[in-house]
Formats: sequence, C-alpha cells, structure tokens
Amino acid sequence: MKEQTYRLKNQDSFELNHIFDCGQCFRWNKQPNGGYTGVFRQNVLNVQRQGNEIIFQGMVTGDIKTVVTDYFDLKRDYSKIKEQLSKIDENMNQSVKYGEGIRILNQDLWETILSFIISANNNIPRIKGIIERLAQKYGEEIKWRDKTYYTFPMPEQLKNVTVEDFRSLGAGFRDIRLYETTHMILDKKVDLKNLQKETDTLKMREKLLTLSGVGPKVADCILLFSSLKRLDVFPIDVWVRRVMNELYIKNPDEKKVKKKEIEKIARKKFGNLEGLAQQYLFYWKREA
DNA sequence: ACCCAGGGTCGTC
DNA sequence: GACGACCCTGGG
Repeated sequence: MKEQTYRLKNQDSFELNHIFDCGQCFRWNKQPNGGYTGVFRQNVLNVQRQGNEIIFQGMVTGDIKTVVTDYFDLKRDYSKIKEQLSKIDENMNQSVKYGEGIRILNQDLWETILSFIISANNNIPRIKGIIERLAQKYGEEIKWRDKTYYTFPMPEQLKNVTVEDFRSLGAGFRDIRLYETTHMILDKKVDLKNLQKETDTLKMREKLLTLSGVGPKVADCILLFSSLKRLDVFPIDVWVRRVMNELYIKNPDEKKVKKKEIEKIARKKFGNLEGLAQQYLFYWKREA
C-alpha cells in the first residue's frame, strides 16, 4: 500500500454527487472542497473533479488505475444504458437526465451484505455511524495525511464479537442478525467465493435469502451494489414504492400497492436494466 | 413532551 | 398473506 494518484480525462457519466449520494454506499464523505473521501477494501481514496478531469488520490493497495477501473465500473458503457432507458418513457428520460452521472460501484460483497443488514428500517446517518464504529473497533488502521482511517473488518476479524458487542455499536435489534450472518459466512454455510462464481441471478438471490437479516429488499441491494453486480434486480423500498406508484400505478393508498405489481411493471418496462432504472428513479425522487 | 419515519425482517396468527 | 414488534436517532 502506498500513496498514488490517477487522473482520468473526459470520463462520461461520472458525477461525484450522483455516485456517492444515490444510496448505494455508506463510507464516502463529502469534503469541504467538494470532493469525497472514502475507505473501501484496503484503500483510502479521495476523489475530486477539476474541470474535465477526475483526480483519484490516496493510499491504495495494488495499482491505482486497476483498482479505480474496477471499483467505479469504468468498463461499462453507461451512455448506452442511459440511451436505452431514456427511450422507455418521459419519466425515465427525466430521471436519467437528473442522475446522468450515476455509476454503480463494485463494492466488496461481504461489506455490502453487512451494511445492508444494518440498513433495514434505519436511516442513512445512523447506518453510517454504525458502520464507522464497527470499522474503528475491528478494522485495520490506514494513516493518510495526518488522519487515521479504518478498513471494514473481514469476517475473521469479527469471529469473537458477541451479540452484545454489536448492540453496543448502536446496531439495535439488528445485533443478532449481524452475529448470525457473520458466523454463517465464517462456517461457509454461505460460501462467498462460490456465490461470486454463480451466474444465475435467482440462485444467488436464494442463497442470500438464507442469511439472517437478509430479506428480499436487502438481497436485491446486495445483488445490485456489490461485486455480484446483477442489474436485473429491482430493490423495492419506501422511496421506490412511492415513485412507482406516483408514475405508473396511481393508487391513492400507496401502502396497498402490492410488491408483485411493482415488480411486474418494472420487469415489463425496464427489462434486464431494471436495477439501473431503480437507481435513477431513487436518486431523482429522493433529491427532488 | 410526544409522535413519526427511516433503503425491512422475522415470528406469529 | 397480513400484522405488529423490534433499536435508536433526528425532526416536526
């Protein structure tokens, strides 16, 4: 691990606010100069824009260009995806325009699983706090520019953490779920390496659903936001339910809208790009 | 002071 | 399948 810099010129579909505030990640924090600093895997990275250049700088393990290309999903052609989505209808056209710089990060599978278990019936500031305290207590230190950062702890590092320990981080009733899932993964009841090799989205999903604290919504978030990277899932939370009802269903009692109905419409309208569609709609609705 | 909601899941009926 | 409970924090 050493300090490295990487400059990326004229990259399309890349807006810091869109990427880091669209709800997919919890460890990136905005800096006074408009850039963001975050920890992922064994890296601390700062990202900022200068004109038509994106500058990545930080303590990085391995070659920074390779790391950035993978994490920021730079090989995917988002222009093409946006073009396809825009053609679907005027709603999509607008939401894609609004979040034109969104990219779906390739986040560590294990970290994504735990983070989204924590996210259940929770709000973003609190989720971020719990994850930060977890990292501080059980992760590894990385020092950079007079500050200390902490990596997200690996399963082995949580081996001896008790339910009470999770509770004392402020995790609330999710404590037992974090504990159980950690041990299911340590005991290879769910083997993350095998899961990563699986090609069938539904099989992956079924496996994830066996984990404690992982229901349909959390499973879909893991599939979409982790290195599993399935774009053909549609996580339905309160915001997506709201926007889908407003745009396509128009039921006066939003809570009465069936999940199945939303799923059906999403699949029909957005096809195998429904995950991306969800993300543009989510960002659009939450910010606007 | 009190109520409500927040990227839901789980057990119970 | 529907319903309530669940920890905790911030905002009205």
